[in-house]
Amino acid sequence: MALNQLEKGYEPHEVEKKWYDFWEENELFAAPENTAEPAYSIVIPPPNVTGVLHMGHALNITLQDILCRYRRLKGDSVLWMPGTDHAGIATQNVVEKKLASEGVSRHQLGREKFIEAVWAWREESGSAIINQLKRLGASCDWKRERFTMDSGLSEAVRKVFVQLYHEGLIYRGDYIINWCHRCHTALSDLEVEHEDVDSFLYHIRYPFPDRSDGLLIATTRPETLFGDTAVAIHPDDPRYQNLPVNEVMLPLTDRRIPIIRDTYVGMEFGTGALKVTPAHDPNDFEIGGRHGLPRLKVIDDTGQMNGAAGQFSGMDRSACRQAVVEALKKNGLLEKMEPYRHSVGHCYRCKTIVEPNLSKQWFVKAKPLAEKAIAAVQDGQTRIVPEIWAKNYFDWLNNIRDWCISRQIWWGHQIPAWTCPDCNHLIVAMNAPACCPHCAQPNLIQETDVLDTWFSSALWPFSTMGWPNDTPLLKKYYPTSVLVTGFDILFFWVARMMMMGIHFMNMVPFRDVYVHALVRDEFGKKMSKSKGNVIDPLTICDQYGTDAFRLTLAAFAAQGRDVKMSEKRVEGYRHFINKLWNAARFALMHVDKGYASLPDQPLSLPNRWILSRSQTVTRTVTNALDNYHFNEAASQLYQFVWHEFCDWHLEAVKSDLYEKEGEQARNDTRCVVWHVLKNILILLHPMIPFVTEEIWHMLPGTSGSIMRAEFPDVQENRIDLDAERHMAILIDITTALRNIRGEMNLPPSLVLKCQIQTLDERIVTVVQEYGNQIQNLARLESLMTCNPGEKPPACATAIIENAVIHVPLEGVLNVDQELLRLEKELKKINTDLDAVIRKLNNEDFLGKAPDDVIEKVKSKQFALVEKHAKLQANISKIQSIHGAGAHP
RNA sequence: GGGCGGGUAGCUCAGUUGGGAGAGCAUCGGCCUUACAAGCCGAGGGUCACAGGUUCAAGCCCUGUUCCGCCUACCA
Repeated sequence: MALNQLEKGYEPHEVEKKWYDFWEENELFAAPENTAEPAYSIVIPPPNVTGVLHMGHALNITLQDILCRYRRLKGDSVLWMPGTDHAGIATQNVVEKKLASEGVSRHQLGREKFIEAVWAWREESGSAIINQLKRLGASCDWKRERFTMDSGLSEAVRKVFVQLYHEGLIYRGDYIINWCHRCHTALSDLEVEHEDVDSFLYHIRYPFPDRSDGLLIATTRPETLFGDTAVAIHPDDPRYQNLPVNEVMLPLTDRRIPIIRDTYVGMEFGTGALKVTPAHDPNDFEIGGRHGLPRLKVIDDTGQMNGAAGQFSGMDRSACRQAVVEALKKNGLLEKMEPYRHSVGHCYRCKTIVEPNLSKQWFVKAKPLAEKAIAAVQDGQTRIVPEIWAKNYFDWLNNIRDWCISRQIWWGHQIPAWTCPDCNHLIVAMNAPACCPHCAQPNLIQETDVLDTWFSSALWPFSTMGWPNDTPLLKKYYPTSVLVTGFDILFFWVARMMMMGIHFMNMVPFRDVYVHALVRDEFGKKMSKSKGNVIDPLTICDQYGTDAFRLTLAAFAAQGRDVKMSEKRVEGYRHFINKLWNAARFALMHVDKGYASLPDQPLSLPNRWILSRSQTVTRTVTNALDNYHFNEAASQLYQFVWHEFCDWHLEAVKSDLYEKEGEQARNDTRCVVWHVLKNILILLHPMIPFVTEEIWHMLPGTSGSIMRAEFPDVQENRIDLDAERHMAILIDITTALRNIRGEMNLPPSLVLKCQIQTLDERIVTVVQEYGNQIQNLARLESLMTCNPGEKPPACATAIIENAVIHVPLEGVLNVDQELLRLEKELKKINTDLDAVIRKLNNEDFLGKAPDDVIEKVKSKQFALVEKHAKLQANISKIQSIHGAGAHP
């Protein structure tokens, strides 16, 4: 009956939709708040609302989903908190672009209307990525979905800002920051990507006031010379010990600037003389600070030269560089242009070259927060897995610099700070104050800047659970169990969550941080739109099914390695899904009911064996998932299902199922197949949820969703080493016979006879009791054992441990071929034997190696010697036949 | 400049306290054997980057070399 419902090949599409809807409708993802069961919680790394699902998300989500589904099966109360972040700059860019296509700029709209437009955009397209996550099977508690701009999360942001400000951990000041002219905002150090660029090192002469030679400086940025307020040399530089004057002329201007002495200057680099531009270079800013130099800005916030650049004002900074170089050449002040490769900062959002720029910004004083974040990992409150990433985490936090958190954009959390236009008093508070506490002036002006998106993301583990309110959710699920993320946001996000979590909750935000790899293309290159090597996860799901895709990701998620993705690999796992499907199909042809327990009576060898193996696999998979060894869980199950359950167990019990061994055997085997298949489905469910749910519902004796099933425990009493040894004999004999068939080119239609010479009781037992199965597996018409020495007629032979297998092939035997086969085998044995003998002849080995190792080698030697002798005997025998045949 | 990771079969990679070199894909040969041709059976293929060292024993530990990748850094 069930067979009619099961297609011959597995078709994932409708199945996936059906079960995802079913799970949602039945609220199987919902996190319970008031349960006694242990809590297990994960907060999702919030994807950016402008984002579309890419491979990185797919891997990240799949791993989290595996963990959550696994813990649910284990009986935990699981919270997987979903949501998105508002991605200030990116979202603003997207909406501005959209408006531009309608011929409107945000400035025309004004701030309020613009923000309305962003919200409207979010309503319409912001959930796209959420639906894509669902397509992957993500079992998040969607009813709890959060957004960093929600009112609750915004309140958390304000509270954190205000408290940090009053604790002196947030301050405002004029510093050099990274400025993106295109995004028109400051960026934090982390948001700047450095890239090597081919450029020139310009050697420019700064003459002395009397027009004599002057100093030669070297720079990569001649256009900033208008902002120079000094030239610096090293105080010990012998070349400059006897300068006639202490000033030089700034080229292309009539300004004089001082020569200062500072040990920062490298005597070996360039000419040993450095132009100092405090308003456009972080180092020069510091030098300027030490020497009290003026800070002269020459590039405005749009990237154009300002009035201070004289004749060049109004020019774009890059055009100005060309123009300045030309002008210097004309004036004979450009001494040399040396090709030079150096690293230049680019905006991580739009790739524009960032400008170090003097600006008034808000900063988080990071050091005190970082110290606690370091300690928490050092003393094990939070564990970073794999451990290798802890070092990166420490390095960054140990050298942390203050975090520039203000952004000159409109979309984001507006900084809760107000200034009084009358007395200039600054007020930082949760809500807008009615009037100035200093002078009572009522019309206060709010800071127009918004906060870095990562500032709100840093609160994610507790703000999503309702903080600053004391909610049941926080009680039950904070700290979270694990954070799963890529190493690319270890600093951006993980370290900052650690700092904020510890500071505001007095508890680390997560017990474990599992850092996974980056997904690259099949050649190991980072996927990017510009390279055109992106593989769209949704296309893969459509083409191969989500389960196959998830299993591929899990199987390649080995710790500490990049995942190189290619469709070919997914294809292989699709075959596995289909294999599982067909194994289930076969099982369902025979199993017509569920079973509460396994039979009491002794079971047959294949049944005892598969139950034993199934325990070991359960243990391995459990350990693997407990330790984030996803690839091991995946490959173990792949191996077990395909190459043990399907290849050997199901094949070996076919005669049972077709009732060739009696009703009892059939019933026992049905029961075992049911149990093993059920366990396989549950073990696989975290990785391949859809197909396992589908089969689960077709399996008699199950009810409800597989999500509500119980993860199997290891039943020690089912581990049966005796059965494993005996089954190994059965497999060895079968394989040896198949090998003969294959190597001798004997067609499957030719049924063989077989005689096994042995004195080994175990082999005799296996052959006597399970001869039928071996006959089926190896296509034999007869199988018997006999004592060594009995000479069968012309036959092919194979040696296994403690036995010689004979296949009489009178009239069929190709003597040359058989001889070749045996000699190949002998060669292999000789190689192994040589190595073993060398070891055993080594006195040091015998004296120093542990006994069990020596024993192992000795028994190996024994087996090899025996095999060798038997092979040799067979070869002589064949040769004699050969001789008899060829030379009568 | 500093740091980290990697180099194992044709390809992609496993290999967890040092003791029999593995998987998937690809290749070759044979099969429509009543679950599965998205399959079954069999086979071939590796100086574990190179050179030293420690050890009875090294893919694994140590040193050096080399190639590739990534992260990070203010030397103009």
